[in-house]
Amino acid sequence: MGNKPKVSNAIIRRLPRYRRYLGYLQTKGVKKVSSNELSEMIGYTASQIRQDLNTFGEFGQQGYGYEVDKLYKEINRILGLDREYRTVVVGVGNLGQAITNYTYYYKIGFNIMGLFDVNPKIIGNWINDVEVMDCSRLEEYVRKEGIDIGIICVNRENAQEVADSLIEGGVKGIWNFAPIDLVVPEGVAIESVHLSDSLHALSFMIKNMDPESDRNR
Amino acid sequence: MGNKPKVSNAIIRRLPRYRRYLGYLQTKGVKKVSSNELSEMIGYTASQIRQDLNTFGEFGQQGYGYEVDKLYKEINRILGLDREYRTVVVGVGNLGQAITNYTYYYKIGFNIMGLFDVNPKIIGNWINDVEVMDCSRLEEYVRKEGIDIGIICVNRENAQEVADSLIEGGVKGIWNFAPIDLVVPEGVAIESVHLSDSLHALSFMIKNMDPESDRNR
DNA sequence: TAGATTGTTAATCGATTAACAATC
DNA sequence: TAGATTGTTAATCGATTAACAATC
Repeated sequence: MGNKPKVSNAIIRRLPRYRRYLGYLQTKGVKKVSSNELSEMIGYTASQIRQDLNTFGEFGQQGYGYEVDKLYKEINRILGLDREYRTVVVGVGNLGQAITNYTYYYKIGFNIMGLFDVNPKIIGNWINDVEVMDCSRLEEYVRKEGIDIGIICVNRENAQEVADSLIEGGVKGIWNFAPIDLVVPEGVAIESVHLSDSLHALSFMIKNMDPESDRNR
Repeated sequence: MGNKPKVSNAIIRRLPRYRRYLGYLQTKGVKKVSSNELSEMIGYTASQIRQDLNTFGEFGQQGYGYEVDKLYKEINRILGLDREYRTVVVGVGNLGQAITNYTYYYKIGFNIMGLFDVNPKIIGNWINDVEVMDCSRLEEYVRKEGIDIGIICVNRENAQEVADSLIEGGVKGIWNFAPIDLVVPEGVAIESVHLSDSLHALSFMIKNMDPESDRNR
């Protein structure tokens, strides 16, 4: 029961981008937008944009286009941003703190309930009204507090262990910043931000930049 | 002259991953690996791995496999990691500092030469032996110091302006953390890390997780 | 109504996988 | 030599684009 449409990864990656541009249009006070106008802004073909949106429903009006406010709301709903999430950050080093502040600053439903670390020097500290707790309490805390998402900012060596605790505690998803591909059971969503991979891809692109386009200088 | 093979983005994204696993094998002292063994570890098909590698050359030996050390070196070379890069970080807030420390810690050829900000309170500060300078000096500094890569950690509103200065100064690539799609001329490589997009994709995945796999509990 | 633009099907393109000959 | 595994071509699959009928 429940036929899975199974949305492709390519589409999943484009959805937040649609959201970003629609949010921008909204702040500009734009009321209506066509797939062609979106195409010009975002860079995807109008055809692809219509295909993507129609994966989830009929949000437009023939001969008119899409209402910006409505489409923005729909995409938020599709992305699951019409609710709040309870999160914890594990590993409160530079990156962990940056992510904590970042999430705090751009807060749109991802609430950091707890911070965890193994370093006794920072356990007990408070960051943005949240206390840093001992990692040994992680699983219990996640379970008791009904945490939805664990954010992993520990080093590679400890990342899988932390993930296991989070999963045991019952998180539904993990946002991973450790440079390792975590193993998670079915039913747990995993999204990794591999910063060094990203930097290495940039390095590749620099090296393989078309030298032709470089000519005028 | 110079027929462009034009490596697909899909391959570019896999290369750093190959590197990561080969590095891991190397630390384990493994000398030899086959495409099948790699497949099991990384999760790509053996066929794809061989295809990918053969885009750049013949690195293996029939009937034997690949020498780990050699392949690791080759991939480093392909990625352009056989040289050093001079970088600057613009925007020394939480994220900028985290990236600075991160890059400093995992230093493998990406040297941060200068830090820039507009906030008078932190201009003049030193982080990891690098001084925070005024953004007004950015373009001049980039040109004089021959900076290769600019790392943008400012907010969305100022990101394009910073990018323009970096490009005017002559950077070859930009690593962008601002939540905006920067416009850059041909010949300048751009790699963006859209943290909120990543988080939103995670949210989507959590929402659309196969409920079947959830059944046993 | 005529013009515009969506929703959707069909065609194309590119990326992945399978197969196997080459060869170590 | 026989067995193994690459390099590479051919087949398949999936994603993107084009086209157009539906309809506002």
